[in-house]
Amino acid sequence: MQERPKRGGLAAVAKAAGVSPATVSRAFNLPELVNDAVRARILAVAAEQQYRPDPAARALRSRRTHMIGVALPTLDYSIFARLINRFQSRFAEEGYTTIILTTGFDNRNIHDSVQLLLDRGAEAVLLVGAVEDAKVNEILAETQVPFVTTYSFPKGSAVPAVGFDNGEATQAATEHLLALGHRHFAMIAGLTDGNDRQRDRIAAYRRCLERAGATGADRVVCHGFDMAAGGRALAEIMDHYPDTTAIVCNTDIFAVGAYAECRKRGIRVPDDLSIIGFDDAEYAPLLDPPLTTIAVPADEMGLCAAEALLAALKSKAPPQERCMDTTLTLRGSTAAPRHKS
Amino acid sequence: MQERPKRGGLAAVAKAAGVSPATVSRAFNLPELVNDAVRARILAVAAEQQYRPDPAARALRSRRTHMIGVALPTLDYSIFARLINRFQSRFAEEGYTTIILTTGFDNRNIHDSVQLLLDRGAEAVLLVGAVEDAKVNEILAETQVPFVTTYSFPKGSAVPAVGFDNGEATQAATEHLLALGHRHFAMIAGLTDGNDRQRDRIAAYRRCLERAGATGADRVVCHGFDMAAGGRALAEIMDHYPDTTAIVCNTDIFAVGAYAECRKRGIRVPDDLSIIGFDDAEYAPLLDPPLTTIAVPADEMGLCAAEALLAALKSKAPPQERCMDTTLTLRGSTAAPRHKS
DNA sequence: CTGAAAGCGCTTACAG
DNA sequence: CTGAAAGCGCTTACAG
Repeated sequence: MQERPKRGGLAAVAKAAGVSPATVSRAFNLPELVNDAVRARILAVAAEQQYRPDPAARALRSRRTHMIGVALPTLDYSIFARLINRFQSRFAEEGYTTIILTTGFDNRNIHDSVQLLLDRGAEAVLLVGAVEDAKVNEILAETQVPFVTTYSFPKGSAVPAVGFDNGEATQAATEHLLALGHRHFAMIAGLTDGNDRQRDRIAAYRRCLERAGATGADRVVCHGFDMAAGGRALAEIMDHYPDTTAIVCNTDIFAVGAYAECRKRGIRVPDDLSIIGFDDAEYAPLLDPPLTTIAVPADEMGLCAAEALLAALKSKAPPQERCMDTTLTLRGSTAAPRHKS
Repeated sequence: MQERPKRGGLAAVAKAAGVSPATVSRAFNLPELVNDAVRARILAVAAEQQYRPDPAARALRSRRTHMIGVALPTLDYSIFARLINRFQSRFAEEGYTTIILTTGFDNRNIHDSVQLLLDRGAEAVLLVGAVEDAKVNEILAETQVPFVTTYSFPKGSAVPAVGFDNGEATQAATEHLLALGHRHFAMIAGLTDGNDRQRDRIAAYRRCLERAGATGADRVVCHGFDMAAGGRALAEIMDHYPDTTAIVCNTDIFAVGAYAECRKRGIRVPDDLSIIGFDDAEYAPLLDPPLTTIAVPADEMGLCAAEALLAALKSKAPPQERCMDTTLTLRGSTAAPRHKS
């Protein structure tokens, strides 16, 4: 007959090991307080019984849930998936479980999501972009839970950031095109409502063009957040501003749609039109032509955001901010304009 | 002075409403047992105090965590992200929180992930593909927790499936190419270790070719699971089997890499080489040429898997299986071969 | 329809 | 280094 170890709670382990429940608890949570031999015996019994501490009981008594909350725009952007992967695995190493909520791109209405994360017991929270929901700022002021935001680096925000300067990134892209000789620009952007990344990129784009006296500061087009939106935006741009020779896309996702629309219209990239992306998605170097884009340190941000929150959890101090660099990655989709105007 | 509502537990609500804690609990969880007027009063007080039930206490006492576990190969495949999005939002409607773990594509070693989900209190679990980990099957036999697997439809599995027949899907793709007149095939596949989807697709591909007397049953190449792997696989295929005119990719992700490698080599799609994908990713119709692929009902599977688990949770019966259809979606990347051999 | 009482499975002062 | 006791915040028989 197969001797299957019987499962039981901490009390069962205590009894079998001939110690008190308190000692079993300590053997796991405060091992340095327990005699080595006793501890070894407890661990052996626990393993034999396949003892699993009940997270609910542990959380109730210790007031620590070991849960981390994340509110993301979407999991459908692989750049966020990568970031979260790193973030989550770092926390997993420390015994934390991550719960993820998707909220869309508008940060003016993330209150319910944040509240839900907190209601579920999140001990720390990761957000994306500047918080623009007054109700969330109220929560922030009242709670001890450390928050970090990523993917942007808002000045003077209530939420510490582990991100990068979106304006600087777009500036590098726009100046690259300017340096190539482009004078007629357009931008394919996402919605700016409750989205500081988009606003920062648009503002930087406009600033560069105005400083250079180039055309296109007002040619900022948005048709949504997916690939098809990029195609529709390209269509609108070429219909309204056929003199455009350079397009700044606020994500590589838009660039994919834009490429397809160019093909449909017989527009050659980069001969007729230079296109630049954002994020350096996996497919960026594989497009035809390979996409010039801005490489964003997604893995590093995920890891670093986790470290910042972990440290805050230990020290009870606010999380440490960190501003990372992006890299303008030149590939084949940008070139000097053929016809100077 | 701003009158801020003071937070408190259930006991505080009970006192303020002049009822017992039990009645407050019932007002939320068993409303039909509480007098309407009393209940209204309790709800008003609770709202004023911003009462939030403690999930740990609730879980400990009721033995219900309201957590659902998911173990996925990766979040980086947008098809899984979509599936999980739907799955999660359906459960959220019912007050459940979803916790997601990524495990890679090899199902022979998911035991630790599944155990972790269970240890965290998952009341139901979603998996991808056939379970090939004996230790997981042991867990399955011992636990009452309902499991569902998705994305494949294994026969006689211990885990009920809400998925589709991968062999049938690949058969449709291969027969399409055969009907166009192709005789020399290759397949770009993922690793088959612990991955029934890959094995089913490869088997179907081979069966079709053998039945038709076409070449390529042994030309199944794998270089990993990302886009670059698709490119390397294409290179290997064309280096070793230059007569190949048709390639079946086991994900659109491989097709992106294959397209890029074709361009590099001056191979024209579909004139020189027909390529067919799997999954119908967002970019499939936007590639050049648009990718013929197999559309998979990701949203529907996510929703349906959630429903199956929800029903199982209520009825205590095993989850209901469901086999869905895929759709061979013809676009521009497949055509008759130029040179019959 | 409501309340008093017990208890879910742990952790943590407190005492030794 | 260890144990006895209390208690985290709820829910749930049980009794009325």
